[in-house]
Amino acid sequence: MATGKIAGKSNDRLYQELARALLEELASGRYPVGARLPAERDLALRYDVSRPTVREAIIALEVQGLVEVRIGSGAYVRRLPGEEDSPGFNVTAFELTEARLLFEGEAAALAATQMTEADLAEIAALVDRIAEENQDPNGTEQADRAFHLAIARATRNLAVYNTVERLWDLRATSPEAALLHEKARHANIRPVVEEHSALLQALRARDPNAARAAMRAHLSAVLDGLLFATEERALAEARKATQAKRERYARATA
Amino acid sequence: MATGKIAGKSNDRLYQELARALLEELASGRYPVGARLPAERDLALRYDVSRPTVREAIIALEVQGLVEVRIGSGAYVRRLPGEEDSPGFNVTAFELTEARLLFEGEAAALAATQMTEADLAEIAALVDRIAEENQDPNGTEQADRAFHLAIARATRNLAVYNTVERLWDLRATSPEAALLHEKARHANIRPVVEEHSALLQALRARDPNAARAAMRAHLSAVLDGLLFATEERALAEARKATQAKRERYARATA
DNA sequence: TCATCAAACTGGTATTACCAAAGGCGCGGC
DNA sequence: GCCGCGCCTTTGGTAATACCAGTTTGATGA
Repeated sequence: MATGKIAGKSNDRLYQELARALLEELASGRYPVGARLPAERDLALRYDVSRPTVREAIIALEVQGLVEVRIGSGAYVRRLPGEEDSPGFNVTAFELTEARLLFEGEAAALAATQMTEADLAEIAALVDRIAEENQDPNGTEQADRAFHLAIARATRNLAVYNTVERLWDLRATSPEAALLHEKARHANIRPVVEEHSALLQALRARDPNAARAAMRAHLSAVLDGLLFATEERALAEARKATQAKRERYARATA
Repeated sequence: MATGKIAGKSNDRLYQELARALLEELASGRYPVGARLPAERDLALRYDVSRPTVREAIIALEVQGLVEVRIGSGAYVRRLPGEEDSPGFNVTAFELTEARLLFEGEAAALAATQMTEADLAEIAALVDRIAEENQDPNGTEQADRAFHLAIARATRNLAVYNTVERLWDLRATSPEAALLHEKARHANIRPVVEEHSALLQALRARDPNAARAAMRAHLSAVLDGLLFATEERALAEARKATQAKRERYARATA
C-alpha cells in the first residue's frame, strides 16, 4: 500500500499527524482541486487509525478551507495548501498598481456619492499633510497611504475599504515592490500632491466620474513612475509586458 | 440553563452548530482568555450531543487558534474570536456584493482585453457546467465561483485574481452572508446562467465596456436577489441603507 | 509539615452500530 | 432502443461505549 502507518513518534495528536499527512498528499498533487478524497473508512484502514480520528483530521482541513465535505458523497479538494497562505507571493509592483488603478478608481467613484462631510474634511486634511511631510520619505508614504485609505473608508463599504487596505499592504509582501516604489517616489513628490488635489476637487464636487478619472490618472502616473524607475534587466520583461497590456486596454476602451 | 440544546434546524452539521454556539459563548465573555472550557463529557451533556461531536467542535476551534487543548487537563481559551482571524468580520453580504460589483466589473473589462483563447475556452466551459449542475445547490455554487475566478485569472494580473478570490471567500467568513446567499440562490438558477452567457458573449467580442456592463448587470441582479431574500427585521435596516446607496450612486453617475 | 502515591478527572483513541443523504445500477415501461 | 423509476450500495453524520494515558488533586503516612 502506498501510505501505510503514520510516523507515530511525534508529540502531536493522531488527528494532527493525519491532517499533516493528508496535507502533504494534497501538496504532492495526488489530489487536484475538485478531486475526491478516499472515503473515511478507507482512510482509516490505510493509515491504520479509527474513523473518528479520520473525521477529526478531515474537519481540521475543512475548517482551513482546504476540503469541502458533501454528505453522502465524500470530501472534495477545495483549494491546495499554500495558495492562500501567502496571498500575493509573486505579485509584482506593476500588477499591484494596475489592480489599484482599477479598484481604487471605482472606490473613488463610490466615495464621491457616499461620503459625509466629515470624510471630506479628513481627506482634505490629508492632502495638506502629505505636502507638509515632503522632506521625510517615510512620513510621505504614510500620509499617502492614509489619504487613499480615507477615500476607501468614505465609500461606507467595509469590504471595499478592506480590499484597498490589503492591496496597499501587499506591497510590503514583496521586497522588490517596496524597493521599486521607494525608488520611484524619490523622483517626484510634487506631482503626487497635485494629483491628490485634483482628486479632492472631484470629490468635493461629488462627481463620481470625475473622481474615478482623477484616481485613474493618479495611479496611472504612479505606474509610469514605476516603469521609469525600472532599469534592472530582471524587470525589463515585466515592464515591457505591462506597457503592452496598458496599450491594449487603452485601445479597446477608447 | 443558559445553554440547553442547539437550534437543530440548520443545514450545518452538528459539530458546526456546536462550534458556533461555543464561539458565541467565547464572544460573550463567559470564558475569558486563559479560562478552561467545561470538560468534553460535560459539554456533551449540556448540549445534548455525543462526545465525538464535542471533540469535532473543539478541534474546529483549535484549528482556528481559538482554544488550546492540553491532554489530561482541558481546553483553554487562547484568544477571543474576531481579534485577528477574520479580516472583514463585520462585512455584510450587501457590502460584499457591492464591492464585487465594482471590482469584478473592472476585472471583466480587463480580462476582455488580456485573455487568451485558452482562458476563453475555460470560461465558456464553466458556463455550461453551471447549467449542468442546476440541481445540486452545492455544485452550482462551486461552478459559479469557478466561473468568476476564471475571469479574474484571465486578467493575467495576479493581484486582481487574488482580490477577487478573497472577496468571494469572505462570504464564508460571515455565517449570515453565506446563509443569505444560499437563500437567494434557491430562488433563481436560470437567470444566473443567462447573465453568465451574456458576459461570455461580451468577452468573446473582447469588448471591455460590454464586459464591464454585463458583469455589473449580473452582480446587480445578485444584489437584488439578496435584498429580496432579506426578510428578517435585523437586516431590514441594512437593506434600506443599501438601496439608498445604490440610488444615490446611480443618480450621480447617470 | 511535607513528600508520596493512589484515585478521580480529563483528553486520546478505538470499536460498533445505526441513520440519512447521495449515487449507481438494473428493471420495467414507453 | 431509450428513458424513467426505484432499490441497494456507498458515504458521511451521530451516538454510545470502552479503555488508555496524561494530569490533577487530595488523602495518607512518614
